[in-house]
Amino acid sequence: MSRTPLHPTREQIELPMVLDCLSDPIRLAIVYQLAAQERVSSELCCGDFSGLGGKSNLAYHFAKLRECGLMQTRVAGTNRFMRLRREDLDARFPGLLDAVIGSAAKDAERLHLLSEGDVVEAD
Amino acid sequence: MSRTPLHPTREQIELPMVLDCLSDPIRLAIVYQLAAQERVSSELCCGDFSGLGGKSNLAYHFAKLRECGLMQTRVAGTNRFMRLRREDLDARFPGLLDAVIGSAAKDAERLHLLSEGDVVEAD
DNA sequence: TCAATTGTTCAATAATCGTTGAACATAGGA
DNA sequence: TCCTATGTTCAACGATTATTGAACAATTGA
Repeated sequence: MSRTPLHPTREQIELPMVLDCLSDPIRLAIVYQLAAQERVSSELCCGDFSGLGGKSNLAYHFAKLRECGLMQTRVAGTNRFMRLRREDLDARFPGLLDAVIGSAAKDAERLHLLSEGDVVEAD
Repeated sequence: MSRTPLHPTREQIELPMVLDCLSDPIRLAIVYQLAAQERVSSELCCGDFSGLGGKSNLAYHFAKLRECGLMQTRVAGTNRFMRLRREDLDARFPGLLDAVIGSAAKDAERLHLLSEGDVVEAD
């Protein structure tokens, strides 16, 4: 297991890869949940997303989200803490992340996204 | 050949399908070109995109863009005139289209998008 | 009427994608 | 030390995808 997963630099983040990543309902739900969490602690670990699928399937989607630059993973013990790369994304694609998250929020029910109260408590 | 291609209603437009559509470089280039054209005549026909690929491949991407609600096709003689469904998209997903097009513009060279001067003359 | 133009549809291909379960690696606690 | 918990990696699969060329349909103009 690699100790620190690889992440693209800010400049390496590509628009088509980001859009493709966000087009998957599970990955969109992950990003949405991370965005909702930003107001509390900004980080979540893999287990916090267990409502979205099985472990190996989530690991697959986490890898996609890392590779395209949407999120960053920090290893701490047996946990992986993940957060949105908001600064990098806002710098590369101003307004895009907020527009996607806002659009997802409008369709939260249709997209089966978590409701506002479901944020995980800060550690 | 169906006389008038099917389009989803405004409410039927789904965020994941829109993002997936925009994640393909050729389709992103088509949307970008349509957006650049909005200032001039708002409509383009299939032949205006011949720089982006072969006829049958473009027809495939046009169908995708129609099915997800990004653009509308109007049949006129042997031509199909296409335009962005900006009103519907802005109503469903405020700011999304502009954020994507703005992000694409920032990466125009990397994405091999047409330059500002390449708009087709109004008819 | 015949030929040319415009664009779609069809069939086939290779490549990629999402999902699953089993196996593995790592760290922490009894 | 052994057991457990947390995630990742691997191999397999079925499904979808983008691309190509050939065939087709509809309209226009000679």
